[in-house]
Amino acid sequence: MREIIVITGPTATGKTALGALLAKTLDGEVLSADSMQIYRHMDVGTAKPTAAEMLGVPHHMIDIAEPQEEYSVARYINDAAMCINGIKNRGRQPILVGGTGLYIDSLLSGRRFARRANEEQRRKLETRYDTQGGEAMLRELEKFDPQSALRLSANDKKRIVRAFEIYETTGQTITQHDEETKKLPPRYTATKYALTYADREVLYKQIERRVGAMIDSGLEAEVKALLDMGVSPGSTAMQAIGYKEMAGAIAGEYSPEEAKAMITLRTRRYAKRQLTWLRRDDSVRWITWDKAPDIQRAAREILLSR
RNA sequence: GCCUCUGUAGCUCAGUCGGUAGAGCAGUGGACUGAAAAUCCACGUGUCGUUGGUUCGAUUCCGACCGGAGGCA
Repeated sequence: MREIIVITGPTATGKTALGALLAKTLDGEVLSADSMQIYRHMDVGTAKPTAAEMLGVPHHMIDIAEPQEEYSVARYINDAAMCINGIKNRGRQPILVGGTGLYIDSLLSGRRFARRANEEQRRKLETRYDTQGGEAMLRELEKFDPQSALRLSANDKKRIVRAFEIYETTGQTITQHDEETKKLPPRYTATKYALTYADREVLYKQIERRVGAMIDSGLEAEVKALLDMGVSPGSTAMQAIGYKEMAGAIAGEYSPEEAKAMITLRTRRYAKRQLTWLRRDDSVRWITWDKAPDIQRAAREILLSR
């Protein structure tokens, strides 16, 4: 069995270019691990690789859902697993490239996700949270799943609702569910490489530059088009950084300059969260840039280390 | 040149009737099991512009100086 090469790291570190180059040299195919590049019609804001950037190698898991759809981790691991099968059957090297840590880890680990409740059931739980408040729901949660109740903050609506949802639909607590899935054997063996800059300031400079470039390449028009297509501001796709802020500017809630500042700020924080996610993973091999990404050098290093 | 205001955390500012100070934003660390580019948690020492003076004690009062804003000429 061929092991998977993973290229990850925070935004604006050169993952796309490195992934494509490696795939080209190793006769491989790229499998994207990006929760927003999944959606069609969202190109400039997600920094989706262009045809030129793909270097002629096949890229999967990009443009596979409409922005009106609600994509999710669970769907990702199913879809991605099928892709990997295909790549392996063709005798080629799978290269997983992207910054969505949850997607990568879930895919590799073999983790399964408890079924989701139907729309109505979930809405009921959300309403309950809004009316009763988090504290009351935590006290309720404590009765059947004290561990989760202890772990969660009363403000964490999403996770509290999900804890109830799992219990109501499966009869199992989320704690039990997590314990069980932790025991599952990994689905694939992989080597993870994470790209980053030695200096946080340099990362932030790159982010600033990238946001500017996105706006210059027509981010506003792209967001307008999505809105015209009927993509609701509340949809998952519209939660993407760059999109929600631009939508607010288009709605006249603030100026385009303010939107740009918000996008930069939120991207910085996102990159920080990505680093936090990766740091706790002892298995990642870090590739560090001093000033700008050196894709050739990184590719050489990776190839030599195999 | 004179007068008034002003100089406190990276930024905007509050405050101390004299006992060495605190908010917002920014930033940092962490969590993360079907929205994850999402969601949530935690973290505030800084020559209180510089320098003299008064005082047991000054960031706080007084003087000078330096920087900023405005006004009068």
